[in-house]
Amino acid sequence: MTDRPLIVWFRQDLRIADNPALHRASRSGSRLVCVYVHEDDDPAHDDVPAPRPLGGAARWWLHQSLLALDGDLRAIGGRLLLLKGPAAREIPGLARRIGAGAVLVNRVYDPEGAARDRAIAERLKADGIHMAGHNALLLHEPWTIETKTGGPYQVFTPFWRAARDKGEIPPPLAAPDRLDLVEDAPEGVPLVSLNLLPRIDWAGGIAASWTPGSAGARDRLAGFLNRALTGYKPDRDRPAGETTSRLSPHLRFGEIGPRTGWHAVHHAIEAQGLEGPARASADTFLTELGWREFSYHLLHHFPHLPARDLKETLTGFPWREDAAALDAWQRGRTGYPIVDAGMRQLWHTGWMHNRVRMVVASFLVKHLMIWWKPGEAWFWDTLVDADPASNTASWQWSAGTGADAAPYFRIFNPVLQGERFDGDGAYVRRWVPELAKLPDRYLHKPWTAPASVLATAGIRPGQTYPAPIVDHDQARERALAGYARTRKE
DNA sequence: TGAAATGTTGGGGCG
DNA sequence: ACGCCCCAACATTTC
Repeated sequence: MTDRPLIVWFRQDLRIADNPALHRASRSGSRLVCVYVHEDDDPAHDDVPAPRPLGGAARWWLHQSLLALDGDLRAIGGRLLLLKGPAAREIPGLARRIGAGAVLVNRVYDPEGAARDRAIAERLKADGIHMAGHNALLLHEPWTIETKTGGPYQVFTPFWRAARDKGEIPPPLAAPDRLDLVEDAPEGVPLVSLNLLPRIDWAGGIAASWTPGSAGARDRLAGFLNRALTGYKPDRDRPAGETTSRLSPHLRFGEIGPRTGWHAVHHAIEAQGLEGPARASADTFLTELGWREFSYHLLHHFPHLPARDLKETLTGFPWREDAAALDAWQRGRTGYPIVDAGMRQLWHTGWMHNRVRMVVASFLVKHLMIWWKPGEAWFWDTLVDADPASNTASWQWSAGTGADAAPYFRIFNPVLQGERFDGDGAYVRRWVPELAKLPDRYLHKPWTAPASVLATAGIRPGQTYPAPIVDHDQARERALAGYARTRKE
């Protein structure tokens, strides 16, 4: 019970339920201010680093998510104060202005964000203000899991086994019933002034695909548990239809936490008595949460992960700079239907099915021999779930430089991947409609279709749909040759 | 959380 | 009946 007010500073935890910082503040008996600081447009400040600025699709999402959080807070007597500028200036400034006794946060784990938080904690401390950190984003914080020799894990399976051996995951915290706000808190800035929405409205397809905010996140989780959980293990690789949870952007912004998913899945296992393949499917879904944890583990212990190759196995590899090829990949005009479908789904909805992410990443890095960094940057700009840990860890995994990575010589054949996981062509027909009338047997390799079949389907190769920009067999040989040369040197 | 090349096996056609 | 070959099916190795 202190009479000095508290600041709850929201970052990657845009929710009121299972939010330890908010929970603690609401139970303190003190008045509080809930604040979000938008610092993307004023990065580093006084040598204090700032997290990587969000990409376009994520900015759109953030706008909607802040709106939703403000609504959720208002329903319990609160509101969200928005500030604009470097957090290293804004948070200490706010604390002084309201005479705060403490700042409560849920921790972030990207190196810049963590360094920023340490610097701000120091400044606050000089003013006699404590900054208290909690965990809202992860099942296990990165420093709590280590190998027998005390180091970080670099292979997923033992990492996940160790994580599961850590014991029970605490149940999610309830949302506060009621908040007592500081009465004379500053007004802050209006949401629109953050300029998060695009000037040209390209976000219609994204808006039609998603409901940002905690309520939308809970609906996604419930729908997934009801419809897709028990068949998840085999079905998750099929990109057509709702075979996955699609929770990634909600998790990325903390609209829902992994503890909630973890306990909901375990509840389903118990309540429905899942066993056999259904139980295996539930475990496979939990393993996907594990990969997210593993990514954060890697980012924390290897802070250069976003900047350079984790493993140096490909140092000296003859990467190509091919602006035309990169452009064809980004626009979904490579001539390989499963690749183009994925890239267009990404552009249109801000999201891509994970199986297809692996295929398009392999295609960029191996068929086109373009380094993973431009691919990662494109995903960062276009994905609503672009995550500082998962995005870089997954790109490095695909490229063969990451932890526990797919070896470089593991080259996806985009035709076989399409045929195996989109056999009826529902996914390709949805996102590459100019191929819709092609029979299944040619859909993933239109260049093999007889002229009469193409004509009937209304396809003019090179005009209505591009010819393949590289030949699979040749591209494969080229990549393997480059790899062999790298290894020899 | 690959694909392709290479190796092995065994059934069946056939002389 | 037997050996030979072909080749599908599966397994292993290699990239």
